[in-house]
Amino acid sequence: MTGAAARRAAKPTTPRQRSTRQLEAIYRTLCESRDHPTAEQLYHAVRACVPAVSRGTVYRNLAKLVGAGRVRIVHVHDRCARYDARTGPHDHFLCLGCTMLLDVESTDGRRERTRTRIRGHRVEGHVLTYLGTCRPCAAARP
Amino acid sequence: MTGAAARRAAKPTTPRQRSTRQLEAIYRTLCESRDHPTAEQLYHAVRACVPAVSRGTVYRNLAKLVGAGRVRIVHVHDRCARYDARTGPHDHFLCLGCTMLLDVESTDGRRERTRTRIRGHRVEGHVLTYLGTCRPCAAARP
DNA sequence: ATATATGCAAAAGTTTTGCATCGCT
DNA sequence: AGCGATGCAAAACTTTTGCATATAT
Repeated sequence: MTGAAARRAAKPTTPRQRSTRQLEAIYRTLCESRDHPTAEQLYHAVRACVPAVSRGTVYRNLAKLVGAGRVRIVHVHDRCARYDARTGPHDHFLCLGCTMLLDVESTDGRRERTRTRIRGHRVEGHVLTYLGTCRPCAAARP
Repeated sequence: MTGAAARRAAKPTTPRQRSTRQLEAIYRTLCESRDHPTAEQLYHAVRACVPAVSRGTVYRNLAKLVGAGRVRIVHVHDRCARYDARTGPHDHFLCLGCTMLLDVESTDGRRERTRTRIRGHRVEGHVLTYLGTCRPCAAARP
């Protein structure tokens, strides 16, 4: 088989994803942020680098990044989704006062061996979020 | 102190909550449902008993019930909140294929003694949701 | 009697989408 | 060149809110 034939045969049905300025700016901005921004916050932050970016593009690219496993969504007791570029296994702490969201290491080694089956349904993962009051909020309202 | 004076002094700042046909219908409907309905689903279900009920009333009463601890919200990888009238401690299983949501007993006794402090922030509770594929969805897409 | 709850409809906020154009590959 | 991505704006959805009226206590 020639090199050209191999190349042709190798990627026949590959739905290729393009790398664009916008996609990389969104991903980079998310990587650099510590506070699990919402799509709206990310939209504003990205405008610093790519002033003409649109909300639609931010949402579309976030969906792509999530689909590719490069980004994960954190759903909290809030109206909007928040994003996290740390894809390794970890949990979260959410302050119910100010919605601050913190990454938390899974301290319990047991957490690793999560159940693989629940009443016959296949378990593929889990999300664990601690809820509470952060120090500043506790100080403000004792 | 007279009886009347005592009564007046006894509940000076009590913000009393009234029991209405709508509130009870919403709560009863939620108690009877096994599938963690959304506000919209509840709205339609309640209309069977109280045909003139409005969405606003459903949302307002759900908020009251949550505030009173009679109902809890489950936030999943979905756009809308889902409600649960089982307030005892338990976890959930969410099917990523069809969004079916299942109550799951907390099997691990250790889960009870949840951490009380994370990096100085007070922890008051936690939510744990298993993610996976339910049997029907797994059968449909192997 | 009066404060609270309701119904209606409009508003607010988040996310999705249609379409013409742009820009990777 | 061709297909995927973008920007814009409108639409779709979920949830909240203002106000006049109804209702529980």
